[in-house]
Amino acid sequence: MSHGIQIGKVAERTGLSIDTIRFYQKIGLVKQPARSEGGFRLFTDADMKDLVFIKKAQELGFSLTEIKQLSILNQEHDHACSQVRDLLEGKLRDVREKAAQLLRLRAELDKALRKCNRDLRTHQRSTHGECCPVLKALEEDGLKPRLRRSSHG
Amino acid sequence: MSHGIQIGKVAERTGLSIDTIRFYQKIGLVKQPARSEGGFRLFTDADMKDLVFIKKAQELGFSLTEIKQLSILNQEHDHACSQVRDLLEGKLRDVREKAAQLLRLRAELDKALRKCNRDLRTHQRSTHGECCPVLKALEEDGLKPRLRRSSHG
DNA sequence: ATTGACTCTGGAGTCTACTCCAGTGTCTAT
DNA sequence: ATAGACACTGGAGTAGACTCCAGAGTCAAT
Repeated sequence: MSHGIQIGKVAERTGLSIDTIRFYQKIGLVKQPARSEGGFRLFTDADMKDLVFIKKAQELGFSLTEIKQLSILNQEHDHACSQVRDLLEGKLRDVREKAAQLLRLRAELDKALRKCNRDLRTHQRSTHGECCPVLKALEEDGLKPRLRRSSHG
Repeated sequence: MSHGIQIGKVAERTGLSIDTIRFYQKIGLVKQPARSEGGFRLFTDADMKDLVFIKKAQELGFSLTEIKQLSILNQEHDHACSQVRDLLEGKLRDVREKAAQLLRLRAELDKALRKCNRDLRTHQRSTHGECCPVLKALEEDGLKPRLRRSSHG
């Protein structure tokens, strides 16, 4: 048959799970794809591009609601009006802002990394565990709430 | 008293809610601040900086778990070892990747925006609603799942 | 001492974005 | 016709990140 790609392959190629793809369709984030006689979803390359777009936008910190806006704006339209333009401008401002923040963060991490390398060269410690408090802190079990026995009643 | 800033002011200045700030402390994302005699939290400027850092990192798509790592790596350390450096390098790679993606997205939005402006100049419609299908699509009620009556069994 | 604005705690509830499941159906090959 | 891999549905469950609440205490001013 294969007038289209089945959901399993799509999941494999996009890095999204099958459930996630179906979820995106259920909430209307991507359009319903074609179906086989028996009801199997059949995706096109364009459908896959949309899914990849969603994934990337998400990694950049956009919510699904925002992504819906982005992807609509990103499509080709026949008409445009000032409200659409305003929306686009708003998003663009967000994106610029984010890019600037990222560059700043990058610079800081860069600095930290260089310091780290300098320290390594001079101290010549390590290669095996047990070296610095930073690592221990990182290994402390994630973010579960720490319930302390109330020390204040 | 004011040997520190109370949580309400901190919330106001950082743009986080009071509950969110308490939540971050509960899960150990930021350290417990000083307290007044009566138990009120008293924040320093440094504490506020940490909170702002968290907020920004989050807007860039990092999870709280990742942010915890970032903020530890971002602190001053006396010691460093190769594992910390590796971790830093990994994060830095993430950040670079994100920045590149953002620039690409920006370019696309830029293009869309220019098209939009061109259309506006030539068509000279709009200023008031009712103009393009894009807007209508955007107004369709967000992302609630669309449950269709099953048309298949 | 009282008031009013603010803060405390633990715990329950909410929202987003999935993730898993059971029971059933499809597709391809044999 | 049967098997095995894959897909379908609706609905329940989960993780992360808050958000809200009740009942109680704090603090500064009067």
